[in-house]
Amino acid sequence: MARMATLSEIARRAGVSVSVVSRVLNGDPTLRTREETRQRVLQVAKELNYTANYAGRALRLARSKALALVIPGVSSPLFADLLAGATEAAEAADYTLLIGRSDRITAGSDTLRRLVGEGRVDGFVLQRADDLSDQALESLVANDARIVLVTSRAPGRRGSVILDDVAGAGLATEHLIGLGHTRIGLIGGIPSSDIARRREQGYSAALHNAGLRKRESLVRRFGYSPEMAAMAAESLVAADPRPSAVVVANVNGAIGVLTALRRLGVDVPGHMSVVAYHDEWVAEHTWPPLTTVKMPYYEVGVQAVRALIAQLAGAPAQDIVVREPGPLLVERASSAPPLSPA
Amino acid sequence: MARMATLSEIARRAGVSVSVVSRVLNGDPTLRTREETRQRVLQVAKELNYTANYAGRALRLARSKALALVIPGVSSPLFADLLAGATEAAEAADYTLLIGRSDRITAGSDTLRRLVGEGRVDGFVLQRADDLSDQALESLVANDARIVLVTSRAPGRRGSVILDDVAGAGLATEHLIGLGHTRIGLIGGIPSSDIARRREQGYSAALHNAGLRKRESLVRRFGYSPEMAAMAAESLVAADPRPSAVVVANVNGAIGVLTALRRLGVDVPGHMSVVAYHDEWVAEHTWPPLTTVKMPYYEVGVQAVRALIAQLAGAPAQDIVVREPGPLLVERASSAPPLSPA
DNA sequence: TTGAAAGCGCTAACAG
DNA sequence: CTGTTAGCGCTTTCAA
Repeated sequence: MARMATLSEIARRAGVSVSVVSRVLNGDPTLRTREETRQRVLQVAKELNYTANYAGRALRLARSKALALVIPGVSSPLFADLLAGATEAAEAADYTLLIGRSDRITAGSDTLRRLVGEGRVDGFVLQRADDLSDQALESLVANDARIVLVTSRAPGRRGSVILDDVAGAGLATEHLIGLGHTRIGLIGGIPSSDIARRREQGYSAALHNAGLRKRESLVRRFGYSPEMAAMAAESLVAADPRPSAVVVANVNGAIGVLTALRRLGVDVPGHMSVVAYHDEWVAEHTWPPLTTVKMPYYEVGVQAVRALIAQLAGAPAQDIVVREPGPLLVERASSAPPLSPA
Repeated sequence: MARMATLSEIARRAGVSVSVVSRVLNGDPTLRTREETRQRVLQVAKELNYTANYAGRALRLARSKALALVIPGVSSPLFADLLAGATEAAEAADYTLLIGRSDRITAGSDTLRRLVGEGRVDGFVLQRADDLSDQALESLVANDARIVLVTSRAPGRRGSVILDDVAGAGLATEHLIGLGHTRIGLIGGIPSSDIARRREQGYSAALHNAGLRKRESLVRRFGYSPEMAAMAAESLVAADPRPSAVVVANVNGAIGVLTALRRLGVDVPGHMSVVAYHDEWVAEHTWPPLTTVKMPYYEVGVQAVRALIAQLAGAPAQDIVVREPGPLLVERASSAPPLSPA
């Protein structure tokens, strides 16, 4: 692939000026040109395999037409849907989507500033790592309007697109209630996270609606990693009374829970039912296969990109909750009625 | 974050010309400047929080100082290491690394050409999807020097960085041989893939070295997805004689194999031992936990980026095999001596 | 030791 | 209907 053709090259070959070429190629509606000229330009452009040089355009327009999606642990299967949605929406709007990792983004780092400072991207969609505090986030993004947060709410006036965590965690809990469980535990995220708080809220509400009491002794808030969730599970097994079922606020955590319960000889679902928040392909292959609640991550990706583009165009920041499609219960073998009805 | 400062702004405030600023900021060694001036420029730049506008520089230099890493299924945990290595190496060389997906890249698509055609990236590291043929690849990248393939060899003269698949698959096989197995099956990739061929070669060589016969009846070549590998496992269980152990040429496939064997009531490792090529965190949480061979993916990422940068600088394309660190056997519970010694 | 100026490829305002 | 031109921010040659 040799050097790419430039506008002036096309202009020369087509016997017109660069401005005509530019306007034809960009479909400028105010341009009144002879159809014949237009065709000739198009023809030459195709022959030369023309692609607009991005730097020239970016420099001129002072925007790059690129967006960054920055997430912790890019490689989690959980993000596949989010990514797909964002890619789709970006392409539809003729933006290029870059992917970055937020796990190494800490308060001190200026990776984000630099990305937009250098003009590489016009704005970004950010999913913060669970342990990134509001303060740290604030100092990172300052008053930049060119950002929308996903899954987590932002402090201050700034765009965000989140899942309906209350409904999702509620559905998981209701499923267990429907099976006849009354002592239902929660293995949740760390308390400082707004995500964790909403999921717990959904859990609490479901219990309440069913006339069940929420017991603080059945709630653990260690975090979403398999290791932390495993610890939480061990601790719940030792609780008195011991729960007959547990909702784990994250799939990866639930996988750790399964491992811990097996090690302790607690039969799933016989002695303990497990339902996880979020669905991913491994859930199908754990033992036993995990019952999960699938959340509309794809849609979050789509909406986030759209919201960001809208913000770039001057629209005010919005806080969006994705409710369509709703949470979906994926029943597998890790949940069943309690052995001895409570 | 307001508009970023420009060179001329700094020049004005520091009372010098833009060219001095540019050269000071870029540490031009040929520049002989009064230390005082230098300091003043640096000072002002810091105050204004200067970041070089990337489009201006790219336009001038005709290179973007950005590289793309294009892989199928960005969200596979398998790629986490590769990604980390590539990121590291790119940062070290002062390049920005963009991440793209290759799953939607087919022969017809011109995503790659466009990426470099537009000047967004100077070159890319590509991991092709397993089913992308040499021909399709060829038509995609033509004779472009701005590309390095990873894990797979390239047709023609083009850079590549691959794992030592022969050694890795060999180690997995030797482990089983060491446990006393003699009827060892292989669940491999599709035959058209060079990766699959090398892994099979490692398997064959290990058998041979141990004085064991390779039986075609114990080899399946359906592909690496959990579903395909599960089918292969079912077929192997029906084989006569049935293998007492199996090497699965990919972790994700191995997870599918475990599921299939459980469904068939074949005890692992009692009736069948399973060893997987590649290690990833879920391997720790399957049932039983998977014995795996961990390959130096991180190093592949590092080397690929370095090779690409070298190629961009005019070095001839190289074909590299990463042998350091070597394949590492991670013993978990899915492998054990055969119940009845063969 | 420093400055002036050209030009990378593009768009858009303005002039024919 | 089409062409000329300025200028986005940067690097670099050449001149002072």
